[in-house]
Amino acid sequence: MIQVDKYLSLKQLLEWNMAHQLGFKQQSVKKGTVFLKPGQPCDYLYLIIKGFVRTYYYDIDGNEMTHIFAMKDSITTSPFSFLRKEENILYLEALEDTELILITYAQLNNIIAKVPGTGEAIRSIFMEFGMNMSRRVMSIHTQTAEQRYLKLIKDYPYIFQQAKLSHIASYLGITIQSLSRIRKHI
Amino acid sequence: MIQVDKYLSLKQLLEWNMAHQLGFKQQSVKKGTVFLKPGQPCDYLYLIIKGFVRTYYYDIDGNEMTHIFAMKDSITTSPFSFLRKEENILYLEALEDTELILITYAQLNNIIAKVPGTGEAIRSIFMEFGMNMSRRVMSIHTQTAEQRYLKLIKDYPYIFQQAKLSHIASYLGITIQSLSRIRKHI
DNA sequence: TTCATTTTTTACCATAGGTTAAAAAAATAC
DNA sequence: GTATTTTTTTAACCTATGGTAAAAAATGAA
Repeated sequence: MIQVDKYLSLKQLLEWNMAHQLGFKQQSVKKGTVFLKPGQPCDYLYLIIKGFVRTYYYDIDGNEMTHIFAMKDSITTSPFSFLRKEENILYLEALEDTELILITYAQLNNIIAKVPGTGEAIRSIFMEFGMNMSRRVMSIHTQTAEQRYLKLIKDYPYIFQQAKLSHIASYLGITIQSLSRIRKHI
Repeated sequence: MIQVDKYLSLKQLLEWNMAHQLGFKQQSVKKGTVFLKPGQPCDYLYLIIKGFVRTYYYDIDGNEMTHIFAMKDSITTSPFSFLRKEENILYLEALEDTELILITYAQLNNIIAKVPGTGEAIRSIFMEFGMNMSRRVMSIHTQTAEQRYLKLIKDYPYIFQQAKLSHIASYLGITIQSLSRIRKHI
């Protein structure tokens, strides 16, 4: 979960959007809607001003795997597609009614060029993403599924209000049956 | 493995260092030397101009866990410490005689301010880190240890010339016994 | 070379988590 | 409210990987 507000005031960002005519688009997405699919290039960095978004993909055996959860005041995107123009493999799905601000790569560079200090903030946001993923690799390698489950509840109880257990299981890298077993055991 | 040359010419970087008096330090590290330890803050982004570096840490049970390998023309650092000034928990160890260029956070910002275009290159390098880690989470969740082992040999045969099997096992998130079993099976 | 140390392999049993299948519970539609 | 569909739980069995211990192989020192 990459909290944008830590590095960049959302309010500020919207003001710059007006002042510098950066032209960010906005999008409302109903609960349950998949607003990005594999095949479609991901042209935007999505800023979630309201709602909750799940990123998932299908593995080689056809299992749906949850990769990332992102909530209000966070950003989300399909990094491989948005940043590297690689073929998009991710689904982005709103798990509740969601309001998004859409920022293109050009607009991102534009704001960095025009507004001093934003370059470092954007860099910070991307670094945060890397560090989150890095921590996740560490936790998979050093903790049991049960420990990771307990930490997820503790750190992000909100996820449990919105996501299905099948989403959480695949996020943790286990089956729903295993998750059910863990929950029973607690 | 974050190939710097993809985004930023190493030669260029050293020329700018001279031209703009950025004052990058250099360091030679003998094979087997740990040049950063937990407790010591990580003040540098390390640019590996020659050699091979392993990043590791100890888990709660005292197991040594390899987190990252980095080779010639790559960067490495302790991200939590270098970028966020959090307590450093990582060891950086040279697995062969290694030559490093040391870049402080201030120097990084300095070069971004002075040399047009470097801001985006640095951003790209950090993004690459996040995407590598993101791919790693996916591969852990969708592939068996054997598949990940085979992919590692295929993509980075060089690692197998320098690292011990215990390093590779903990990088893959398995025990040396399991790795041995997998190797026997192939 | 020989001895000592480190690394890797092997073997045996234990266990977390996967697989398949079915039942129970919850959510949604009619 | 009842019926239908989706989600979650339960259960029995299976498999990959972990833990412990010891042997074998490789490396390094004298």
